[in-house]
Amino acid sequence: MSRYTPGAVEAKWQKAWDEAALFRAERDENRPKYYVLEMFPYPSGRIHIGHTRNYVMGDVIARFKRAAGFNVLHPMGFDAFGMPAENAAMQAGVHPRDWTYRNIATMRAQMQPLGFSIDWSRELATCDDDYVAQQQALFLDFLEAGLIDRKSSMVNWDPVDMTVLANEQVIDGRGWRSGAEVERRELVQWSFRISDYAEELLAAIEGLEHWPDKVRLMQANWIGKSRGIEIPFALIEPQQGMETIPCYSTRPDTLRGASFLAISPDHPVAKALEADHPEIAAFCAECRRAGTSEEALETAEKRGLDTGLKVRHPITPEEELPVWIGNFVLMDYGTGAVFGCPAHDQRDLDFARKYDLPVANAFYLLDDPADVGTEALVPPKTEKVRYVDHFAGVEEVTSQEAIDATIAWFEDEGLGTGITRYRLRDWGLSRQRYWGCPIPIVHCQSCGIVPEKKENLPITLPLDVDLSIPGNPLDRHPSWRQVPCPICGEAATRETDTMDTFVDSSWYFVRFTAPKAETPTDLAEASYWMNVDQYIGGVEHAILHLLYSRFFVRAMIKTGHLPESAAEPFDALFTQGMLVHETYSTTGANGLPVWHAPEEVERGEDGATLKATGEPVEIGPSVKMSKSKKNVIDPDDIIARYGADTARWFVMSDSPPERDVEWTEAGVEAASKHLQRVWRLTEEACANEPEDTGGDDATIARAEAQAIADVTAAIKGFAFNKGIAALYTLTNVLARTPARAATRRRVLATMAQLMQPMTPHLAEEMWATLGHTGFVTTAPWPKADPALLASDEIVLPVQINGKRRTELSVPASADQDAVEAMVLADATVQRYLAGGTPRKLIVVPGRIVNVVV
RNA sequence: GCCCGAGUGGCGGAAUUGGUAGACGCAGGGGAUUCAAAAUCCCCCGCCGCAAGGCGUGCCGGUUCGAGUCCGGCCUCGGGCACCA
Repeated sequence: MSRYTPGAVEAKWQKAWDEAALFRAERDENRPKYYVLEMFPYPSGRIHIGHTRNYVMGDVIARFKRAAGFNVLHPMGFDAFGMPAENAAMQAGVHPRDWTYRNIATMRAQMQPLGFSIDWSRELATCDDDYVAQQQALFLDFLEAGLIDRKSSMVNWDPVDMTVLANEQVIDGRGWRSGAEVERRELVQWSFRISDYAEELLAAIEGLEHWPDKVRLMQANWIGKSRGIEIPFALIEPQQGMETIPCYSTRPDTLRGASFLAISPDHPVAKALEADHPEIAAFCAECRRAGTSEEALETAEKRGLDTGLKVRHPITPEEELPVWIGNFVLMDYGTGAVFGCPAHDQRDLDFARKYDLPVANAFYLLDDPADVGTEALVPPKTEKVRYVDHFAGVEEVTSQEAIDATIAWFEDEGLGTGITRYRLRDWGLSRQRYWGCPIPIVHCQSCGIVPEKKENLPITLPLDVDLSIPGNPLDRHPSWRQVPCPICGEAATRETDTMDTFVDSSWYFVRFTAPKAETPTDLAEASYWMNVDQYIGGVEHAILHLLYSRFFVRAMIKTGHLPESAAEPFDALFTQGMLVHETYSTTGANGLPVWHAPEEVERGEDGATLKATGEPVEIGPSVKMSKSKKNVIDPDDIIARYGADTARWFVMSDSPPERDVEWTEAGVEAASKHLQRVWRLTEEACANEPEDTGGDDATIARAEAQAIADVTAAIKGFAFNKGIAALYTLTNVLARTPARAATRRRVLATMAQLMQPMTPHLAEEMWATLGHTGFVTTAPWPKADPALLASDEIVLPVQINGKRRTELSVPASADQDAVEAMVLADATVQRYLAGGTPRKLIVVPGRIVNVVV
């Protein structure tokens, strides 16, 4: 009997799968397709074991669906443009292109020993010339279709990365990658008109039934639909030809209490006043400087300055309201002007108190209008309250009803317009970076902004660039910019901005359906393979990547690159948890922690020391594996020591996949031992050929049927931990129950099939050893015999007054009366009844009995 | 501040959605095998109690024959959003 040696076995089967091209996906209209995809990685260097959990999940699904008869597409690629390549170039003097392709080679080499059932023939990197060409073609088509704008706008400027960021990429006032405080700048840049699709993107969320509610909610909140009204407030002295200041409000029911107007420092009226009023100019400049910085957000101090202007209240024109500039008013939401209603809005009240502005009387809730103190009376949403309004007298209504009535009234009177607004902004795509997809545009003195000709694509990046100084090297390249105008042929210059890397990842899943096509998509292939049936990735992409992709497929439909049926790219989404590991640190000379990798540390029961010096080590909390904290486990080491199947088995066991899982040496050991045990059982069953001693075949057959049912349900339900538990149970039954060798071999073959998605190499080896030909990978998924799942005898727990006191074995066929009779005859029940009769006897068939005494 | 989640043994987690709480695994304890060890196999393992029994799913209350699961009110942790008018 031999110990199972994963190294040799795994290599053997990988070679065999490869030679049989098992994972090559070909369009076949006669077979149902299944497209499973994990979010592709950024080639940052090496993969760690945390990444692999993601791919193992996808692979389990892919292998299960393949066995279930689907034509499976399971591709892999690399999200290859981006900042780290430029940083590496700056620090190590490597060219971003070389650095990226080298990392891709490393990571591909790390993934291959894991036995993923990936169609590597479809591999792509977003920095490939071909991908760049197709993406630029898409850009030109989107531009022609009016899906892209070039406009001057206030942008989020990352002073460290020296580039523009989309709103989605600013987190807590800081750049999502650099962590630097974001400044606001006005720049001309290209943007996708994603806001045109706000309503559609919002409405379609409802149909995403197989997405996590959490992600759907986050997207809905991000799109941020609100219904309100735009009301012009007449200026008593018109400014710069402006006779009114329009205000947007979602709470027009509070308009009656308006007592001032606040405008943004960026509002045209404010800007006009800056010229003649130095104090206004100074105030506005200060507000702009604070921008979206963290300090401004945290202190949240409402500051303002009186402009001296006045407007008329739209309902009571004899009332004059002062116009203030407020640092809390955003120019890019609504109209950049709001009316302040201190009586019914806390922020407005705080502002009014601070600057001694009038506070109009409350108009509802109070029998007599009265002065408001320091607490604003915020109208409750759902409850009906007394409203005293200007058009219908006193009414008991909810605030929503009051809002709707007010909007209707204003529209009837011609005093305002009901408006639906969205928080979602257009997606600015220009980045002042080198390592990205060039925007295929030429700037010509006489023809203006000219799209490149498609036959000139791809516009590739120059390789001779200097990245040692900050800024965009394309701007200072001696010759790259110089091109003839595509229209007039005169000397012109290229656009030097490149595209946001989120553009690259917004359609790669489509490109996988026809990675070699000479156009961005092949409609026949896309129609067959799209949509992605199961998408798997981190919840950190809940907004950015997933929202952009949803927009992108719509734009691709509009430009004829996708069929109408592909309007939602991802039918089902699963957001997986992270692999975490505890952190080890000692204190360095400068007082800062020095991190140590797990392999440098000797971990005892309640402490840890450095292997090299014996120095005690501080054990930190388990966090996501990261290079900076050195708490990473390299899959290469694990594969070398235990084999790929052990790693795959471990990352799928114990924790539900949506939750984080702790990497522990003990857990890996346990996984390895289990796989060895299964192998041992296989060899024993094959060795016991001649004698046929008999045994409890029925018990084993029932356990087999149960395992088929449980594992199938678990994989379908993304509960891999439960599927693995079911396989442990089957193994235990098999190991402890005597049975004929033939039976054992049959059950072990079933077990190989059930284990195949998780541990494909061991499964193949078992399958072959048990005498089967062909691959277990392609063997049809087993079906449980329903007759074996139902047993003749049922064990029924018996409760007395809701507490379990005994149990009763009853025939499955026993009817209600028979069960009741057996219960009453039971000794334990009789003891509790003490000769009396039960007050109530509840029999839930097949479940439980409760006797109420 | 607003909007979502989640709290179950020493640990990771099960519990067919209102029906035997703790499956399965880890850790721990005991035993077998062995000259010894490794490996393997068997048994025990929520808490209190010698036992009978009692108590147990973050806390308080409710509905129900029956609540980890449903309802009301809290507490703690995690995530998302936020001068959004």
